[in-house]
Amino acid sequence: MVAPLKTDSIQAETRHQLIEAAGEVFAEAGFRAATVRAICERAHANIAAVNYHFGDKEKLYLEVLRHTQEQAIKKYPTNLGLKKDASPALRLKAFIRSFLFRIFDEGPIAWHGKLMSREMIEPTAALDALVAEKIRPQAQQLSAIIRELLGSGASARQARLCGMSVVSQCLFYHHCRPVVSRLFPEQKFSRSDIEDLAEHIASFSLAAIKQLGKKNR
Amino acid sequence: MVAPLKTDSIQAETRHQLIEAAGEVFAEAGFRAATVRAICERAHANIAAVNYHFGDKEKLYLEVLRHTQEQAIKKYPTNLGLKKDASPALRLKAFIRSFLFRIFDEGPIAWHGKLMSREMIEPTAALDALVAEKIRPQAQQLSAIIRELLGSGASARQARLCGMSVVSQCLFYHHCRPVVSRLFPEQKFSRSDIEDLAEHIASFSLAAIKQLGKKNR
DNA sequence: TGACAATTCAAACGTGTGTTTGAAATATCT
DNA sequence: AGATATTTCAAACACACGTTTGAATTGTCA
Repeated sequence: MVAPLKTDSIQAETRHQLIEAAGEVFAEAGFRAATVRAICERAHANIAAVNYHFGDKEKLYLEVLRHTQEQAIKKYPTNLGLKKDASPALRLKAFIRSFLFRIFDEGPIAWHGKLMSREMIEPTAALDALVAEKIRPQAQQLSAIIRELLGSGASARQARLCGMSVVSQCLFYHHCRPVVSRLFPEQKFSRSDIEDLAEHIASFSLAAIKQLGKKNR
Repeated sequence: MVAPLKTDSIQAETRHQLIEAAGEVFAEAGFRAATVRAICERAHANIAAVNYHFGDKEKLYLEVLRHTQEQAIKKYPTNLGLKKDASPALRLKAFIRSFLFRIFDEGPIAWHGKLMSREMIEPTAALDALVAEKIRPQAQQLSAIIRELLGSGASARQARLCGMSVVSQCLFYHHCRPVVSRLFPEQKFSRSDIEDLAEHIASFSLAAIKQLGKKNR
C-alpha cells in the first residue's frame, strides 16, 4: 500500500522513468498544461502510476524539481570554471553564459532551467522554496559581481536594478520565444547562437554598468 | 438567432458589459486560465451570454483585444508627446516610459498592455495578427531609434539585439512579478515606482548602446 | 393588444482533467 | 511451493470547463 523503501537499486524502475518523462513534459509545457496522461504515456506506465508512486501530480513535480536540480549542478557547478580571483567582468560573462545554457541546452540538463524559468511567470506552490533556496542565492551572487563593477558609490537599489536588467535579458529569449521567432525568424537557438547571445548580453550589460558606475562619482 | 445590428446605442448593454468584464479577467488571468463563468459573473450576465453575443470564448477574446487596443491608443498615442525632432535619447526614454505604463497602469487602460504581454509568453491564435499589426511596427520604431544611437557602423543584427535588450527589461517586471515581489518586497509598482523603473532602464540602456556605438568605430 | 423577434435563463451536455478503485499480475521471502 | 507484499492495470469517479438547448422573459412594431 505504501511505496517501497528497500534501499535503492532496480526496484524503482517505473518511478525513475516517471521522473524522467515528467521532467521532459513539465519543462515543455509547464506544470499546469502538462497532463499526467502524457507523462505516463511517455514513461510507458499506467495512468495510476503517478498517484501510486508519488501521491499526486504536485508531489511528482516537486520530485522532478529536486532531481533536475541535482543533474543541473553536476553539469553547471555554481562556481563556473574560472578562478576565484577572476575579474568581475569575466565573472559576469560567466554568469550570463551559465544562465543561458541552463535554459537553452537540450535534453535533461536544461530541464531544471526551463522549470525555474516557468516558475517565474506561472508560479506553483514550489516557488517560495525555490526563491529561498535557489533564486535568492544566485541573485546575491550576481549582485556581488555588479557591486564590484559599479564601485563603492553604488546604492543597493542600483545594484538590484542592474541585476534585474541582466537577468531579464537572459530570460526574455526563453519566455518570449514565440514572439522572437515570429519577429526575427533568423534568430536560432543552437549552441553557438546562445554563445553569441551571451556575448551580446554581457557586453551590453558591462557597458551599461561601467557607465553607471562612472556617473556615480 | 443572430446578434442584433440595430445601429448601436443601448441595445448592446450586456455585450458591452461582457467586454469590460472580459478585459479585466483576461488581463488578470490570461486567455486560458480565465473562465467564461468568471467573466459572466463579473458582468452580471448569464453563462450563455458569451456564446449568444460572441459565438465563443475566443471570439470574445478577439473583441476584447480590438476594444482595449482602441482605448490604449487613445490614452497612449504612438507618437508620444514629444516633438518630431527630439533627440534619439529622449525618444528612447519616451518609448520605455510608454511601454511600462501601458502594462502597469491600473484599470481598463492597461488591459491591452497586459494582454499583449501575456500573448508573448502564452500565445493564442491571435498572436500572428498581433505581431504583424502591433508588435512589428513597434519593434521597427524602436529599432530606428537605436540605429540612430548606435551610429552608422552598426549592423542590423546589433540593432535588433539591443532592441530586445530594451524590451526585455520592460517586460521582466510584469512577467516575473511573482519572483520580483518575493526577492525584493520593497519593489512596489505605483506610478512613481514605474517612473523610477523607466528612468533606470533608459539610463542603463542608453549607456550600453552609446558604448557599443563607440566600439563599432 | 397581439404577433414576432431578440434576449435571458437554468439546466444539461460533452470533453478533458487529476484521482481513486479493486482486481489482476508480479515480485519477495520463508 | 505457498503466503504475503508490491506493483500494474483498465475502468470509473468527481470535478471544472466551454458550449448547447429549449423554454421563459423581454422588447419591438403593426
